[in-house]
Amino acid sequence: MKPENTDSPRYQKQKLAAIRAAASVFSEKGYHGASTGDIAERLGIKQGSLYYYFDSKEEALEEVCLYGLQQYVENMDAIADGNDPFEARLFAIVSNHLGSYRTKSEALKVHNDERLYLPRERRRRLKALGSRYRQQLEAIINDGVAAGRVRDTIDSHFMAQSIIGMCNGLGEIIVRDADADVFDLARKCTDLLLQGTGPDPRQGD
Amino acid sequence: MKPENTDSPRYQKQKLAAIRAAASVFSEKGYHGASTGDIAERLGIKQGSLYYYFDSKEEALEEVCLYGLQQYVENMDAIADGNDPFEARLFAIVSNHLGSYRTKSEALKVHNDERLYLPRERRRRLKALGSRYRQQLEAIINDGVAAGRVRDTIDSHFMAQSIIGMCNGLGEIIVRDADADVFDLARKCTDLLLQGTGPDPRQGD
DNA sequence: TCTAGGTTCTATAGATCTATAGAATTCAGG
DNA sequence: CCTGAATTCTATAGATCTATAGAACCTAGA
Repeated sequence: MKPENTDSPRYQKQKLAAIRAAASVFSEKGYHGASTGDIAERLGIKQGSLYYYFDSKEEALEEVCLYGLQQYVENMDAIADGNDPFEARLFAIVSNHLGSYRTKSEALKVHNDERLYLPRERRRRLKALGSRYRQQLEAIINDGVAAGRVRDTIDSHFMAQSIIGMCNGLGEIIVRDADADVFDLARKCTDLLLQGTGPDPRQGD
Repeated sequence: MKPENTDSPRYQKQKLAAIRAAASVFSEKGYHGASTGDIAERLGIKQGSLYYYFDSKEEALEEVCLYGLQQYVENMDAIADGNDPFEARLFAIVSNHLGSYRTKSEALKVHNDERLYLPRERRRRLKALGSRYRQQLEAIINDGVAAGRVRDTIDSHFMAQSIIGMCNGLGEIIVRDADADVFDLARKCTDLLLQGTGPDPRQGD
């Protein structure tokens, strides 16, 4: 039977648990490799009962991706709205990205790796969130150029993709190694992006 | 029927075609999302006939991953064995990585995204190749530090992961946009890694 | 042309897996 | 404790998908 009143606290709570269970299973086995039975088992209910919370396996994937992306994008909104100098914003961006890998690693990984298996229509909302994120990132880079904090030979599209890729790569360290220090990684990453590998030009630091 | 003489040129040729077809289908639909029927269809034979070339779907995945990694790792061997200065080696590493996305994008993408679905035993050879790659990359970074070309505050493990992540991120541009200039991207990427985003410290460049 | 071996095809057993329907159970409010 | 509604369970239809067996077809060399 389908639920009538999806607003009840009990339903909401169990639905959130279902999304988390799906995130966990999808991140482990991949969307196609995971079965609805796996998800139900992790949640502690039977396979058929899962359809009380999702209309289809596909919808479950969509909700997991949205769940993973939401906070991540909202944090970027806050960073973009703020007035911090470029360097501080970059650190905040990297921290947000890496921090999300710690707190919501599974759902975010699912978004990164599995969202392409969603049909066009279901991907629309995700795409909107993703584009918003990317545009704000590029705008921040362009602001940095305008303020003279970033070389004007830097292409913001290329740069945005580089930052995202680097953070995703470092995300693997965070996911693999539970002891990895996210703050320290974010600092190193920001330093590398700002100064590169070259020896510090300020002699005798 | 299983083949008796796998050395004949005809068999070898069709087997290579089978690996390429599998790479193409796996990269598009993912390992679990792709069926052996899909692979056979792309190759122009019937589903059952595919088992003349692979013992199992799993073996097909293993061969695709190996196919994607081989050249990539061999090129790194050559770079590590050479005597070029750090900056030139870094450019070569990035070029090799990004170039592989153009020439063998499908098999390399499959290795990146799907190899974890292989059981332990089958992953061994892949792991060996991957570790070799990573160790050589870290050694090159450490050489750079020793030669004074790289700040000694740079952690080579962190740095290696950053480079790989960044290249994988840029790989998406290359795969998505057939017109993207790999050489130009490699140059920008190397510049960013070497100098960072900061304004050129050499005034009036 | 004939033949033997190499390659592909057809057909299918057996094991999934998704989604649905209706029964059974649990829970909250009176 | 009773009752109606919310939640979960059982059972299953129908659609996959992998891997195998043996027949059919093709090709190269004598």
